[in-house]
Amino acid sequence: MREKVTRQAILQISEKIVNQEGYEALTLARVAKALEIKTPSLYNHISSLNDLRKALALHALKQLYHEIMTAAVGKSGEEALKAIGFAYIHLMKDNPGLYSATLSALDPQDTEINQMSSDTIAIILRVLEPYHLSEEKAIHFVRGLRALSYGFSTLERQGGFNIDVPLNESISIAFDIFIKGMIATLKK
Amino acid sequence: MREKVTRQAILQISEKIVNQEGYEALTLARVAKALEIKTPSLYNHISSLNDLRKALALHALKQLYHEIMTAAVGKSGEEALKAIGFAYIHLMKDNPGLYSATLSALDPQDTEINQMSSDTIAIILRVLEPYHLSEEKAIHFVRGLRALSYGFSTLERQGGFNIDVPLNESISIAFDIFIKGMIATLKK
DNA sequence: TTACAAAACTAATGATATTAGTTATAATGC
DNA sequence: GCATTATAACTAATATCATTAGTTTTGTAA
Repeated sequence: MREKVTRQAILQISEKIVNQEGYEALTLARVAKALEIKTPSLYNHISSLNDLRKALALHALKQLYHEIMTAAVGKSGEEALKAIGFAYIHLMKDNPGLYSATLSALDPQDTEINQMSSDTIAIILRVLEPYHLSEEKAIHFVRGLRALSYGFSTLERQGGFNIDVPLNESISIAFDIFIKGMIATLKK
Repeated sequence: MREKVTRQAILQISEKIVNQEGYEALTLARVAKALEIKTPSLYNHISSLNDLRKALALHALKQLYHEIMTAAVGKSGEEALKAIGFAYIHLMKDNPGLYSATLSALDPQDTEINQMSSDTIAIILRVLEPYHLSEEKAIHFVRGLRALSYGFSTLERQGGFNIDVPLNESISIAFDIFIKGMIATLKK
């Protein structure tokens, strides 16, 4: 007896497939098989494979938003910023398929995806508020944090580094230095 | 009259295709058409599409090595490190297809690719030598620089940011802060 | 219970990668 | 120059995809 097939169910099984079998394994044939239906039946719920990919990317960004929000709640300042960075990196590490999905969100015009990105960045901006940065300074700050988060996620995925020096330590050091450094440039 | 078909020629046309038409456009059919031969003839030079992808990734890493080497020559210390970061980011910006190729180099076991990565990292290590860092410190330093380079490349590709605040400015600030910060932790 | 909408299905088409087997081309040895 | 051989092209075939069209089934609402 199979589950009811809905757009949500398709997204759920897609997430499982990309995380367990890699992003390239996401085919309509694979999804249909998992749902025990024939491939064309999927078109009752999605409009194309690209549509599914975009939906999956959006799904990933929503999870990201939630994780980051959760990580930042109850914290402030440097602690909050670092926690946000770690939340991003760890989510991407634990869900490699979602990582790929967000990266291959090719269409930079998609409204929903842009909205979700903006919402997530807004969390960081709220944490930065007490510092009363100029808009320009805030932009540089946010970009640096994003670059570190993206970059360490990529690094984590590539792997192949000395296990004796844990990556988390490198992440911690890099965020500390960047955050403290950025804040220091304000006090002068 | 068509060019002589060699593995090199295939790589060259592949590079052109991914940079101009996107990484997903790299198909054997597309390459064959560009070389004015039939698809199966490609198998005289490559063993599979995956083989081609891997070769392209290696090709990209070689260019990267060369660019980084060129950027660092004649410079030292902070200046050299920053130049290396910019060289990476700009190469990836100007060759988006190569960027994708290096990212989708899935196989972390590939000897040649690992060798090339190591060689490139060795350049950074050589620049760091005069600082007489502990091995651990040096590892954290290199990882941070790599994360910033990867991260800003991703950011650059995603685009969608305020053009009034140039990304290069953000990159410059982030590298300055990280590099100076790392060096400062040694003097204490 | 009938009418309609939603969601499944089959069948077909067109890309694509890949393999097997064949022919043409180029290089090499005499 | 010619025969041999290796290289690289080709055609033909198969399997896997996404996608569309048209049909049937299923479920819901009137």
